[in-house]
Amino acid sequence: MKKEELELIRKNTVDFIGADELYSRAQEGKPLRIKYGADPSAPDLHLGHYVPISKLKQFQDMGHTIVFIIGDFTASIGDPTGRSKVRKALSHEQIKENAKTYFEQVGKVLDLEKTEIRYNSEWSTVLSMNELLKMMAHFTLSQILERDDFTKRFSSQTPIFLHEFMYPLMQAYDSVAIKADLELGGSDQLFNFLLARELQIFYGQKPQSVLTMPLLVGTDGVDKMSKSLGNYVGLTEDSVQMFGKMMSIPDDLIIPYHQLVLQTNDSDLGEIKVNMQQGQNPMEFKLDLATKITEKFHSTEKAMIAREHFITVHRKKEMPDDIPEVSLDSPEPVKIYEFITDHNMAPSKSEAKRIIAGGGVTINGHKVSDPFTEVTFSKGDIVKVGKRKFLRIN
RNA sequence: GGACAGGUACCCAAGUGGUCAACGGGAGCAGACUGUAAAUCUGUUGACAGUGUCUUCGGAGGUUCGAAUCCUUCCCUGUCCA
Repeated sequence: MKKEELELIRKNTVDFIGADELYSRAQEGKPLRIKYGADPSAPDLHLGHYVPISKLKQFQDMGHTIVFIIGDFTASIGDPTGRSKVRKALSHEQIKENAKTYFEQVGKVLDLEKTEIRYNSEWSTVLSMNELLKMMAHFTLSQILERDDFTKRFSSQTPIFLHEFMYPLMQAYDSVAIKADLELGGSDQLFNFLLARELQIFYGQKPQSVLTMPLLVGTDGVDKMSKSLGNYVGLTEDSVQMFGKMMSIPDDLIIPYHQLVLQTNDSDLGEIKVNMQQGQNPMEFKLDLATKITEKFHSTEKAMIAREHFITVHRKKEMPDDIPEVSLDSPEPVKIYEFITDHNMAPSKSEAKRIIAGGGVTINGHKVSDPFTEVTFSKGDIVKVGKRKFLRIN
């Protein structure tokens, strides 16, 4: 490893503990073992996952070994990280299935041929009670409780179950089992990673170095990107959808997304900042960002189409070209609210009525505000529900 | 084992016999506006029915003309004592 490489690695990270040790260890010439733990409960990877995975890619390109750990054992416990509530445990079939989809997505970034994939049940299930107790004897309750999410839960008087205390320990033991030289992940994992260092020392290993990445804030601009909060942009998401979601981020997220997802270089980044400060419309930069991100995960063409679509529909408020079509069943008049629910443009009839009454439905551009209006559709009619749902009668 | 507090809609949280499909906030959805699906403001947010019916306040029973609210019992959580 060269000095420049170390600097490249350090870029856009939060913590890099044991950087010097890692550097000297790399000088021995053997590929480093880089640990990355994956939670198989969420097979939909999003841009937030992409941040650490792209860092892994850097290591892989330098010739180091990525050890990808599927936490099948720990998933059956439930990781309390960042959770205010207990996680549901998963069945084995679910985990298997999830892991499969997981790697289909990771494979787009990493070279899986060169990646070592391990399941932590391999060593965790055979761990004896004896051994476990020995490990437990090295940590105190307050050490574990120190962890931010436990502290929060504890002080807000929400339940913390005993098995949850074991989670950081099990995860730390993974590092021992695979003899990790470095562990990489989101900054919320720092505590677990540091615990692993102590455990490795206990087992007579050199402690792993720790590298944490910033957490990408989700499209709501408040919380970290997560599937359960619904503020995520999926890696495999449809290009139009992806583009649209990118446009919905608050303006001050433009820079972080550039840094973390596109890894835009400093001079370009500086230029964007300056231009925005000088009053250039952030919307232009967001369009650019959305285009580049869509391009990255799809293709240039698809990104351009998505961009056009967005501009026509949202900026010019015109019809998009590709409207879903439905054939006219009968020439009989139908009640508008029933029509909307029948064609899945509203989740329930009550909801359809609310949207109509609120002025959210138009037929050929004319607002229909009485839900009980009887409409006789003819070929070419266009029904619009809300901002994004269109239907053409054929 | 004992004492006490609590479990309400997607989340937080008010409500202690009728006026409760349930205050308020968040989130969602829609409208207006705009520079974008940003921000702000307004409306709306159980289901079905052309306006009344059904389901909902941890579960199951009960009292009552009537229950989220009272009683019994069970389940769950927190705090303190042991």
